[in-house]
Parts: sequence; structure tokens; C-alpha cells
Amino acid sequence: MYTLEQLRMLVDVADTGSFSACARKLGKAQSAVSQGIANLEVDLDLQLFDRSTRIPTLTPDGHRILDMARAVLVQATQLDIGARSIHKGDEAHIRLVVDDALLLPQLGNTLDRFGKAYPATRLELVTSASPDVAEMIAKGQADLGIFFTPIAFDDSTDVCFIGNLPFVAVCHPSHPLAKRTEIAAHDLFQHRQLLIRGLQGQAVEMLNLVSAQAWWTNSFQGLLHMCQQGLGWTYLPDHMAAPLIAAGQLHQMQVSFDHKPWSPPVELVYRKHKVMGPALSWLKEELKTLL
Amino acid sequence: MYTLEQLRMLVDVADTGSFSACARKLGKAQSAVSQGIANLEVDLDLQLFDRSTRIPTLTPDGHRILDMARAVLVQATQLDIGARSIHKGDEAHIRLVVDDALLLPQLGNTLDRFGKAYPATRLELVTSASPDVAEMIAKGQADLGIFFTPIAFDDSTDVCFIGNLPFVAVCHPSHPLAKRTEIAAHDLFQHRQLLIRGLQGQAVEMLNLVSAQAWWTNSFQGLLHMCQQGLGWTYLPDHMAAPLIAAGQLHQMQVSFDHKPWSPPVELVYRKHKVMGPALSWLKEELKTLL
DNA sequence: CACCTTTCATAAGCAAAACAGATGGTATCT
DNA sequence: AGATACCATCTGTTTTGCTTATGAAAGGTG
Repeated sequence: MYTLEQLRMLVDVADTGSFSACARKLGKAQSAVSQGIANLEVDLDLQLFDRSTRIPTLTPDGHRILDMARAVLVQATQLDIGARSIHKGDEAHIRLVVDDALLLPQLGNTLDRFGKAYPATRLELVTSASPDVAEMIAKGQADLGIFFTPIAFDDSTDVCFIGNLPFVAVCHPSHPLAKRTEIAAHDLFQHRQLLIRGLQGQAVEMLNLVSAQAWWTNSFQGLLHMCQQGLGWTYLPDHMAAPLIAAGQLHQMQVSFDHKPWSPPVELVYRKHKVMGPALSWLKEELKTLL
Repeated sequence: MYTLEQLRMLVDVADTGSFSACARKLGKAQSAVSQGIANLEVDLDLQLFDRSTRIPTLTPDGHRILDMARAVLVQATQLDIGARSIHKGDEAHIRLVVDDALLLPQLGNTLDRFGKAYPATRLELVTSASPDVAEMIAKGQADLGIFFTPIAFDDSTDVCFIGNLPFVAVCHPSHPLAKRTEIAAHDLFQHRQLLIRGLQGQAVEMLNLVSAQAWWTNSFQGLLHMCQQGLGWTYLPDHMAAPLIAAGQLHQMQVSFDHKPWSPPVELVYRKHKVMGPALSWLKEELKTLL
């Protein structure tokens, strides 16, 4: 049966075009490579190299085997990296919960870099409403959360301010409020507002009730859907609303009583006194610069 | 450095839950497995199994390594399969050209089975207009073709009838012809027809000009696009048109002068006297039952 | 054209690794 | 308590992979 070392020889000879060069690179005698390749050829019952030319060239069969050998070695390298990662103490698994309004493009970027830095750590990304994010962290169901404060949460968690996310007030273009150029508080009051709250009914104080009538959902995606169906007006994060406003699918309302941009605070949350491994610490520090 | 054999032991012990069972399975002494795992643990500097229990159980670290070991062995198995495949004489590469109207669901099915039967043979699927299919085969730029006959082609190729593909006449729902319930030849004559021809201008005799005016494209996808833009009427294969007709995005025309379903012949094409390896022969035979 | 260098294959000897077999300790089941 | 199945460890043997040495063939160079 062939060995991993023989496969390494194969790719190395193919890359360098020389048995001797391969031997030098792997720190072995030239004859070791010669025998290694020969044994591999016997094992596979295929001729991999044509030795009649000046430099050994891959046969067509050899070329096909080479591709497969590379695939084996890639996995073996992954195993090595994984073993080193375990040895460093990297966590096996991290669960990150974010409010779905915070699924920003930058987040994908951060997670991408995370994957490169901690290849053996599996990441689970969960989305829920901010109050539920807090609850999952408090119950230890997730390691790290990103959510909107202030919300009610107990003292088993620590939070860390990381920035503000701008919101805009929107409604469907056919909504009565879309016809108004200047909107006062009592105008909003007369129309149904769409709001977020957690599964247990906990609301985010900052995103609170303005209207007399309200419908609820537990995700911004749900909010967006209802708003696009013309069921009411709502506040949406700018990054979600902007492309739809530009495409004419949503109407941005000019609200006179808060003409300054309205940006609720975003915070990281994690269990107090939790011992964090390298991967979790890295992710926490990186997420502080998300906004 | 660890070996493939040690990785096999790891997964086998994890699967059977026993060093002894693994030894029996691999045809070795129990002590060999015991030492093999021990060596692997030394190499990775990780404890993989907890031996304090009745049956050896994977440690959390062991579990993570196990997943990676499996990945390595999957690739190694692929290499074995590939080597056997090469040994059988399977081709390294097959290029199949089909008229894009013949991208049937069944074709995907056939190719899927091909992949399972000939895992080491790479398949390239090219689409072009029927006249170009014939030309590619004649020039030896592809191994096997499926296209509509009759078209002009030289005697360097063989063809083999495999069935008929039903066509329907369609136009955009807002097209003038969509309002007519019964359409005669001279009605069609007055409206622009959308037609297929190859890059060198070769048309398929069967799919020929009926109207006074015609626009051309070299793919049925192009035909469909132009038709959906309301640029004219055309014949489309039933399987492409049916879902769009059902969705109201296309209108099926009732043409009085050919009320029998109109189904041009479909044929396989390949170079005369070409020596076919097992994979190509298999594919040729399977494609004969495509329709 | 002779000479030199580089390349690979092969043979022989050696050291390390893998292995089978035997032994002993331990947990589980009857 | 006895039987059984399991694993670790030890010992001696076999196998494998390696190095060194040598020869043949192919380019390159004066």
C-alpha cells in the first residue's frame, strides 16, 4: 500500500521536474525518491513518469493520479493544521448570535478572516431578535452575541458598546404616509406601526411603540416583509432599507420630530467571567470594530 | 509522521468501538492496532481515546481529528478508485456537445449516473446550436454530440437516431398573434419569426423559415429571451416552453396547418471509425435511451 | 570529440519501524 | 468465582525505508 510520503514525492517530483531536486527538498537521498516513486508505481500498477527524456515527465496516467494525490495531501495538511489548532487550545465550536438587523456585509468579512485564523473551529451563526440574543447568552446557549441595547437583561452577562447603527423610518410607496412630505408624531400615531419583540414578548426600549396600533414580529426580515406588503410603517436599519428605497420598493418617510439620524446603540454580549479560548477572544476583539 | 494506515485504524476503532475488532477487520494483531493508535497519538501530541472505560471512547480532541482523518481517507479512496478506473482503460476526458434545447432533466440524470460509473473521467458539457454541434464533432473538437437533424454535414461522422422532441409554436402573451384562436400559414407569414442557426449561418432544415421576416440567434436560450421580449414568434421545445406557458409568461399558438404535434428528430453524432473507450461507449449507449 | 556534470536506476548493507505472539491486568457478564 | 473480552506491554522477528556506492545515459562545454 502506498504511503503519504510517496504521494508527497509524486507531487514534488512533478513540481520540480526532478527526482534529485525532490530528494534535496525532502532531505533524503536521491535513491530514496527513486525507490519511493518506483514502489508507488508498483502499488498502483501504473507508470507515472516517463524517464526516457532528460527530465522525467508525467505520463497521462501520472497526471491524473497527480491531481488525486494533491487532493489527498490537501486533506492531510488540513489535518496537520487542525492538530496544531487543537494544540493551541482553539475551541471546537463557537456559536455566535446576532440580531438579524446586524447581518452586515462587514460581518461576513470578519467571519471570513475568522475562518482563516481558526480553521479547526466550527462557527455557528444564529440570528434572532435582540431580546432573544440576550436570553441565549444568559442561558449559556451561545458564546457571543451582538444586539441592540438597552433591553432588560440580568446580571449574568457583560456587554460592551461597539457603535451605533443608523435607522430610517419607512413605509410602502402606496401607503398613505408616503404621500406626506413632513410627518409629525401625531401623524404616525394614526397608522399601524410594525415592531420587533422577542419570543417572550420582551421589546427593545429604543425601538419602542409610537403608534396606537402595533403589529409584532421577531425579526427584521419579518418586519421588512410586512412593510413591503403595506401592512404598516416601521423603522429599518439603513443598510437593509437603502437598496429598496433606491429601487422604489420602499418609501423613506421624512419625520419632523426626529430629523437627526436615529441610531440605536449596538453592543457585544457574553457571559460574565466566562473563560474564553483564543478563537472566542479573537472574535470578540474583531467584532468590537464591526461598526 | 503518521501514516494512512494509522488513520484507517483511527476511523475503524471509532466505528467499531474496539481495538480488537479493528485488528480483526484489518487482518492484523491486536497489538499492532494498539501501537498504531499510540504512535498516532504521539505524532499529533493529542490523546485520541479514553481507555478508562469498558470500550475505548473518543476524546473531544479525538472526535475533531476523526472528522479530518475521514476527509483524508475519502480522498485516498478516490485515488484508489481512480487508479482502478485508469487501469480499466477509462478515458481521462470526454467532451459532450449538445444543442441547448436538449438540456433535458433526463440528461442530468444520465450524467449523474455517468459520474458514478466513471468517477475518474472528467466530463465537459458544451452547448451550441445544432449545426455547430455537427461541426465540432467533424473537426474532432468533441467526442459525442446530440443535435437535431437533418442538417448538412460531411461524411466524417456517423449519426444514430434516438427519438423526437416535441415543439410548440409560441409568442409573448401581448403579441398580436396571441389574440388569434386559429392561425394559418399566411398569418404567421406577416410576423417576425425567431430562428436558430449556427455561427457559420448553417440552419437546421427542419426548423426552417416560414415568415417573410426573420431574426436569428444561435441558441434556444437566445430564442426564448427574444420571444419573451416580444420580438417575434418561434418554435420552442415543449419542455422549455411548458412551465412558462403555465405561468402565463408565454402564449402557445394554435397553428392550423400543423395541428399534429411537431417533433423534429434528435440524433447522436460521433466521428466515424473512432475508437471508443469504455466510458464513451457507456455514455453513447445510455444517451440512445434519452428520449 | 573528449571531458565533465547532472540525472536516474540498481545493489548492498543497515537501522528503524511495524508486526505477531505471549503475558498480565482489568472490566463485564453469567 | 469463573469465564470472557478487552487493552497495554514486552520480546523477538520481519519488513520497510534509508544511505552509500556504483554504473549508465543524456546534455553541456571547451
